[in-house]
Amino acid sequence: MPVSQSQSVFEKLKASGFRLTKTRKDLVEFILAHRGHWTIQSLAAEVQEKIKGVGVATIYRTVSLLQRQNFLTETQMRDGGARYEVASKAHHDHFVCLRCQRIFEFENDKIETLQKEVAKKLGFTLLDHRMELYGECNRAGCKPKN
Amino acid sequence: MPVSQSQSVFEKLKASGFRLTKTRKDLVEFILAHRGHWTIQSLAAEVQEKIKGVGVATIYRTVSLLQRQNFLTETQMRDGGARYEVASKAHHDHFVCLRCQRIFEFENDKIETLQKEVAKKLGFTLLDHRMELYGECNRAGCKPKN
DNA sequence: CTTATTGCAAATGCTTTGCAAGCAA
DNA sequence: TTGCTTGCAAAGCATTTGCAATAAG
Repeated sequence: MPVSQSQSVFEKLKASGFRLTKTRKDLVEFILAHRGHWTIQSLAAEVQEKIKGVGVATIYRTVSLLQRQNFLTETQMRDGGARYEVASKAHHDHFVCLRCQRIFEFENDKIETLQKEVAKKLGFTLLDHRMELYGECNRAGCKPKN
Repeated sequence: MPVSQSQSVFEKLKASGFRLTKTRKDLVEFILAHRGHWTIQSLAAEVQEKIKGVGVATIYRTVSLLQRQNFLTETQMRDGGARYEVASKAHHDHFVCLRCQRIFEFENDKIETLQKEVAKKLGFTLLDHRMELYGECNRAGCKPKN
């Protein structure tokens, strides 16, 4: 997310009545520029390196705020840990590499259509869904982390 | 899972070198007879009502044991809590009712086929997957828990 | 001025671990 | 007898909360 977009987030937060403190601005900017699918803990470690004096509580509170305002999306992974990513307009699902732990995004309209069919057939009202594929990505640099 | 099957679990555990204490037998029997998709905590509450003197540590250890031996399946739900269910031969996915919180199972071969196609197209080796549909079940007795 | 926000530390809630006593084999 | 299992309490760990000080509007 380019810097210009964190400006728009600042404006929206301000419009919602939130104050733009220096800490909050720094944090929001850092978080929105943070690519990939990260855990709060990995984020916290990086933040506390780059921005001095920020308490963990504030990091948790800020992530929570951005999530409630729909600027961040939370996904509960199979290992029980939550991952966050900058919210995007386009819906997508995830492929998780069990070797290198990287997460890739994809989308497939046919599956979405079938999900609707399944729900309809069962009489359920479908509001949302989540799908993750697990396997090996076979990409360059795919090595176990540990 | 009928009582006869918990007998088979006892035998397999024994064959793997685990001791069959009274507590473990009681617990395994109770857990395998426990229908639905439960949390460890709800289980612990029920267990400690029915079986006197069982410590939580033992409950956690037993669930973990059954999971490692593939007698239980763990699923991380969207709310961050883990749910357990007796492992079944047949693969299935879950529909979670956002009103009554009940979890229903379903399976759809077409979706499975498409998942394989997606992975293949992306060059990934597909080993496993997880899919959850969220919505309203429209079933009798569908009422919010709180 | 008013009060949202922050950092710190304490508290929380769930899960795991250390340990001595108790049992299965 | 040997050492796996157990219950208890303590320890761990990630996250949340209380609070006084700070700073935005």
